[in-house]
This record gives sequence, structure tokens and C-alpha cells, in this order.
Amino acid sequence: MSTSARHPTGQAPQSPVEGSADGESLRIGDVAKLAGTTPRTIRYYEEIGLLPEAPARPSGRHRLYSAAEVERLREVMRLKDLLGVSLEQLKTLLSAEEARAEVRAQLRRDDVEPDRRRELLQEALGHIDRQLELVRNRAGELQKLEHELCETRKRARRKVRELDAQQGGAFPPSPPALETASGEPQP
Amino acid sequence: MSTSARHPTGQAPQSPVEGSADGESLRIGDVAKLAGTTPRTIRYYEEIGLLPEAPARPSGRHRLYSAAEVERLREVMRLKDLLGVSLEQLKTLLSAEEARAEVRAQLRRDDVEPDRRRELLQEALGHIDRQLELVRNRAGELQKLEHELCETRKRARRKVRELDAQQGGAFPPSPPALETASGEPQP
DNA sequence: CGTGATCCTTACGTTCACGTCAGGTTTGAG
DNA sequence: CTCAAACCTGACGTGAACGTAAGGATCACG
Repeated sequence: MSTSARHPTGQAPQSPVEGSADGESLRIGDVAKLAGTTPRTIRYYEEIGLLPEAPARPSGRHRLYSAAEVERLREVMRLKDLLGVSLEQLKTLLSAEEARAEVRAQLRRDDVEPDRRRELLQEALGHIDRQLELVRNRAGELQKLEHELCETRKRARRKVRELDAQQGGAFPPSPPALETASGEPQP
Repeated sequence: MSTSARHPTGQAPQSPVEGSADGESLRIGDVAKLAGTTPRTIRYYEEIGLLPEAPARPSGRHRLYSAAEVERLREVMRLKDLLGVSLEQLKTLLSAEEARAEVRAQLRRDDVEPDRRRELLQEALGHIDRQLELVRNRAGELQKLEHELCETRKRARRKVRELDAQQGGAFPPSPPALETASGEPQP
């Protein structure tokens, strides 16, 4: 970081990020930026099997991704954050989606026996239900917490108003500070 | 762990856990069990200032807790889990509750100037609002996720039914597996 | 007042989820 | 073809959140 800022163009000359017409050939750095993370994380996720290996990479060559991989990554990060599970558990959960993808693939082919189809769909449904239960539990807990906080908030506001009214008269219920009326509550 | 299982009474002779009439004098192991964690974790939380030091412990003596501490601990664990924040951030968030406790204490004393009261209450309100926003964000995200999962689930079920109907006739829509009608969905 | 279970402090070990650095290779604009 | 920028593979480092083990002090029952 001293005498290397040569390119007077300023920014990095590479990284199209959206240059090509279709949504193909993103490099790992681009994907990372688009998903809001780092290349290292992507490689790590791939390493532990949370993300599939970059599709058909010809040996030691650079990884190339499509927009779909970015979506996948975002979804992974979203689930990790919202469900608060370990990457290992997340991998298990996501295996369900892989299974579903496979189901869809099989469904597109028309040469599968209906019995087999039923099996696959039923399995997928089971996965979905497990996820759904997990999500519902957490969502419920969070709503409970939200409700509690709202109540607490109400009580606090009431106390403020009481205080205002009690020794009021001196000056009218003037705007107490900045954000006054309904800046937050709107259930 | 060889020739020490003497006490024929079977269980540990200590740990009242609910023996005393009031809710006092719990030892760290009891608290841990009641809250579903370990003594080490409790000491750690105390060490980093997430929990207050066991009240008035006479020097190197054992820690003693009351039922209230158990509640506090459960609350901490709940927030940690639901909000998915670091213990450091959680400490910051909880400082708000400490502040609120202090406010309540000051409110009980009657000799505080109203202006000061207002200040305290307003501050507490600010803390609450910050928490509330955080909780609401997460709750909203989780609901979105839940909704998406529900949709996916619906589609899957529809496909199953289609499959049933298509090559049905052979045998009626018999119970596909075990859990059949409305075992999960009830929004 | 002995004694076994529990607790104390101190300190090092561990797992997860990456960060960072080294040394070499690949890529793409010029 | 050149050359800087980005990428590659290892390998080691790191912070958070505890686990675990050592050596000794406390506690409560008998």
C-alpha cells in the first residue's frame, strides 16, 4: 500500500458483475459482494458441503458461478441467520431442498413410475414439514417476545403521560423530545 | 469412579432445589439445572458481566441465588437464542433493562425531581424501542419465511393430489401413508 | 468432626466459523 | 505478449463461547 496504485482508472479493471448479457460467469469475488460476504466464506461453505462444488470446474481453474448460485448463497445465509442453527444442521436442512430439486428433475422426466413419484413427493413433504415446524416455533416465540415488549412499552408511555398530567398545567403537553407521535407502534 | 458409590439412598444428598419454603438459597448447580445449562456457563456469564455477581457473596464462599436469578438467566438465554446476537451485544441490550430497573427503583423513592424522572423514563423508552425494532424485524423476516414455506408446501400437496387423481380410479384416494389430513397446517 | 458431594479459582483445551498470510497460478485488458 | 488483479490451495491464526482438568476450600449430613 505505497507505490502500487498505478492504474489511473481508479477501480479494478475486472469484475463485470453484470456486464454479460445473460447471468453467467460470475467470479467468486463478485458472488461474495453480491451476497454480502467474502470469498473465503464461499470456499468454506463449499468445503464443508454446504454449497455444491462450483459446477464443472476444469481442475485447478477458477470457480465460475451463475446468478442462481448467488441466490442459493443468500438463501443459505438467510436461513443461518434466521434459524440460528449450526452450519452442520443447516446442511441437513438443506439436503431437503436438494432432494426437492431432484424430485422436480425426476418429475420433468416422464418415465418415472407413479409409485416412485409418490415416494419422492412424500419425502419432500416430510422435509418441508420439519422445516416449517422449526420456523413456526421460532416465529411464535419471537411474536411472544414482541408482544411482551409492546406491553412494557405501553406501561412506560403511560407512566410518562401520568407524569405529564400530574405536574402539568405549568406548560402544556409539549413535545417531550424529538420523535413524538407514533414513530414506532403500529400493530 | 470405582469404589465410591456408597450412599445407598441412591441420589445426591444435597441440592434442595425446592426444599426451602421460600425461593432462596439455590446453589449454582441447581440454578444451572433449572435453567437448562451448566455451572460453567453461569460463571462465564458473570465473568463477562452479562449476569451480576452473585449478590453479596462473602469472599471465597459459594454463590447463592434466588429464584429471580433463575428467571433472569432464562431470559438471557432466551434472548440470546431468539435474537441471535453475541453475548457482548446482548449485554448492551440488557443494560437497558438494568436501566429500567434503576428507573423503577428511583420512581419508588419519591424525592426525585420530575424532570429527572422524565429523563429516565424517556431513556428507558428509547432502549425499549430499539429492542422492539430489532425483534420486529426478525419476527417479520421469520413470518415471511414461514409464508414461503407454506406456499411451497401447498404446491407439493397439490402435486400429490394431482398424481392421485391422474392415475387414480384403480384404488380410491386411500391414506397415502401415516399422517393424512391436517396434521400440520392451521394458519 | 469426618467425609463425600459440590463448589471455588486458575488455566489450558476445544469447536465453530471463518480471517489471514504465503507462494504460486489464472485471467483478461492493453 | 505483458502484467497487474484476482484466484488457487494449503496452512496457520483468531475470537467467541464455552468444556475440562487440577488442586484446594465449603457445605451439610450423619
